Amino acid sequence: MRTSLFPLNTVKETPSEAEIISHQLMIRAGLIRKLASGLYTWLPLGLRVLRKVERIVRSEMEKAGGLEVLMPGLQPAELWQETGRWEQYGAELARLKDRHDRDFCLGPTHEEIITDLARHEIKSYKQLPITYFQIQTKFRDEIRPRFGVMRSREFIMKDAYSFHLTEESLHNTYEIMYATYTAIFTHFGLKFRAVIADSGSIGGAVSHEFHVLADSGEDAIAFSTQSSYAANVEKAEALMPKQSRPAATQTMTLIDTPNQHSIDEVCEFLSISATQCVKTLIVKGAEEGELVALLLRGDHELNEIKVEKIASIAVPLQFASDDEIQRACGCKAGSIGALGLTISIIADRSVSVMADFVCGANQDGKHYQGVNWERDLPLPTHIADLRTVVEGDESPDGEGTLTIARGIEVGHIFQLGTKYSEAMKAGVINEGGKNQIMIMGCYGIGISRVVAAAIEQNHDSKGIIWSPNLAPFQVAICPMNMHKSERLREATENLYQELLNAGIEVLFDDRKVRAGFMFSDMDLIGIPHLLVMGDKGLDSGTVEYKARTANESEDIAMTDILEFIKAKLR
RNA sequence: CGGAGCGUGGCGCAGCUUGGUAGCGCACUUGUCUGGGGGACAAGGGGUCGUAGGUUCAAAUCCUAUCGUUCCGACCA
Repeated sequence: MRTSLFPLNTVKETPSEAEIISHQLMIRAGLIRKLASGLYTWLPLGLRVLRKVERIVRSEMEKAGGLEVLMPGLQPAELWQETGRWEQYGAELARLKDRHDRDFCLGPTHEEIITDLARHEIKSYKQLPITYFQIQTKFRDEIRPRFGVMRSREFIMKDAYSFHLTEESLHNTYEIMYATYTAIFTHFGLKFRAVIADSGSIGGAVSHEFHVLADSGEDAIAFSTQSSYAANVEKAEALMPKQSRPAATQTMTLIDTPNQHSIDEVCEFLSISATQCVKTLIVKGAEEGELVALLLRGDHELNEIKVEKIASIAVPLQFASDDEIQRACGCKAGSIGALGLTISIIADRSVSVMADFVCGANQDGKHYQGVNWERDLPLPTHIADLRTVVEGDESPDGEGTLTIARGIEVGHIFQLGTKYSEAMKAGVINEGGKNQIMIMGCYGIGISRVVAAAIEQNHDSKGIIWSPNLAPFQVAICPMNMHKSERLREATENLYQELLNAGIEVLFDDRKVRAGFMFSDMDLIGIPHLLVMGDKGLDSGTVEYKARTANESEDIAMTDILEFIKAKLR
């Protein structure tokens, strides 16, 4: 392709609306343009990348035995009413009426549609298992679309659905999909992690999320340094510390801590570390009017998801008001402590092994120092995992310690069970001649989000750095002042044709622009390999080669250039 | 849904407080020079100032409404 026929639409200025790097670069590099909030047009360059993502996904899904279908984006309300999601889904489901006043929605996902298809098309257990997939536009009326195509209202997704007679069959396909996803993300050339999405409530639905690792990712992921364990930070279990509680060495003393409320302030004031403090949070209990005290180590963070799973705590989690704290503890929020509380107490596991700690005294402006369990107050009977894991915690599977990285969720695989097939009566005739409800799995990949995530993970100050399999073009040819040298034009045209004939995706910059302008454009749009042609090179029979990620270029003999590039692309 | 900000050539913005000739940078067109990391100079084209009302001799500027958009929060996972 020639730039004279393929406008690059790059821009120098960073658009003010783009908050994250990938969004900025996608606009600057001319991949997308915004039409309205959460709606984007893919320009030719961006579409090439999008298609590459699709191609890899499609090819691997087919290898895994998936059958491609294409379902409508516009969906009748009746199917959604059958599963109850017409009511449940909320405003995110874009609803509309047709000219006959019938209800429809723009599909945010296709469980209902595929289940309807399956109940009509699959009659016998002999046709199972079967996996359908499609690559198609989804619509979710996000309250607040942001970050460009990262969270847009309209986006492209690969969604797949499998149907089974038995749980074993579902597990088998789930394993195949896990392997397929691993292959897909490996082909993308991205650093990724499969993350346990539901922390193994036994017998419950198994689910994995696939995250592309990037510092700017929205989700924090905890993964083991030694095993394949990986989980969303909020869901990773914080184990009971292995080391037992040290013996008490200090006597308990009441000390004045005027106007020291937060853990940071108290630590600063007393010159101690936050790990020596116990913070006490008062939340509402499940019973009306009841309060519960939660004890955490000063440097740890309360994990709302975990706390809400405790039966005696109100859902959703609510903190006590200042008045309620005053009544229950006799002090303001900054001075609460475990000593002498009459309300029930739940201690985090790590709190239970603390000794000589500092906590509030339930008197304004006072704390206790040198507090010890069982000597100064009884160890709470209710000890639970209340906190979010931190870097260095033991891995929940017992192997290694946890490292924390940030990730962007780009895929999920999920064992659905019979939620939809039951509601929609999607059954087959089994071996015994009886009707049996099918078991389902579903598997999604955010195609458009992958493009943004790839940029988020791989870029530098000059622009995008595409991995080889996602790059819109493999090679860029930039001739220097071609308009002034007929022999250079000839040589460049010849090289261009040679590369094209070899099946290489090459972008020939035949614009009459200055060298720096070309280089900046090619760096911005992230072409992996750059060939620079000039009269000087012609004299010495060489072409300059520079990788996108390299700082220096090298001269390659003109006669070797095709083989050289082919080797680079292998 | 609550709060806040912003709508001025294609893009990014100034002008608005204190009403009186529509401005800048980038991009675009033409020419000359330049020619290896987003060049210089010159000339040029392009704007009913989001929309609708109102106040005024006069509104981009003040007032009201409305639409769009962005950010924060809530909601949703």
